[in-house]
Amino acid sequence: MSARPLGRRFFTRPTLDLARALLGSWLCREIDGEVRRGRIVEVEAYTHDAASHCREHRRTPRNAIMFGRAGHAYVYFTYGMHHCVNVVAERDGEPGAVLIRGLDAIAGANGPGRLCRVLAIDRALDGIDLTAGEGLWIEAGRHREAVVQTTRVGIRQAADLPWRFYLAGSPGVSRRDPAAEAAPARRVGSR
DNA sequence: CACACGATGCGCT
DNA sequence: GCGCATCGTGTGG
Repeated sequence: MSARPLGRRFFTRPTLDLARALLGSWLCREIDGEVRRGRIVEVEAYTHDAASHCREHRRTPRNAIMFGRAGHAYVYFTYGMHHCVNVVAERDGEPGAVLIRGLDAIAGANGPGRLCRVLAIDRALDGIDLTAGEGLWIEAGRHREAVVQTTRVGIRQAADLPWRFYLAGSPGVSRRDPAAEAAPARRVGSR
């Protein structure tokens, strides 16, 4: 069982593919020499769709990291009090990132804001290279659970796109969708 | 410079 | 289910 950070090749792929691939892997955070590992059980994909910070390919100082190389962290601040952490996907120049929404194996890490609070993730980590193993990284992991595919949470635009994925039965999932759990996950194009 | 509004979470009804 | 805290960011004047 490798305990090394996943490398660039893992992250450099279409956003929806990376979203699925991240399920079951481990989000790792080192604070004062102590490493905490949360199993990723819920994610959402954002590219240049209407709900994304990169809608219409619009590039701003805040979202620039989403246009950069895959395998970096995009951390943003919202509602005046919450941080959310994303993993950048796609080839350099193409915007895309996966929002981490829930972790197993760490108490209170269900929900994107809550997991950032529990792991002390804030904008100081925005833009860091997740392949470098410096404070925040991701390790490989597998899962046997069924993958549930459904719509994203808390958005108004493009609310119909089924770009949220989670592992059935995981306690770290922030919000379940019983209807989606009754159907097998579909395959959806990445652009 | 002013202003509207969130990829949320929590407490109360 | 609903209201609201609280402020960085984007947009328009």
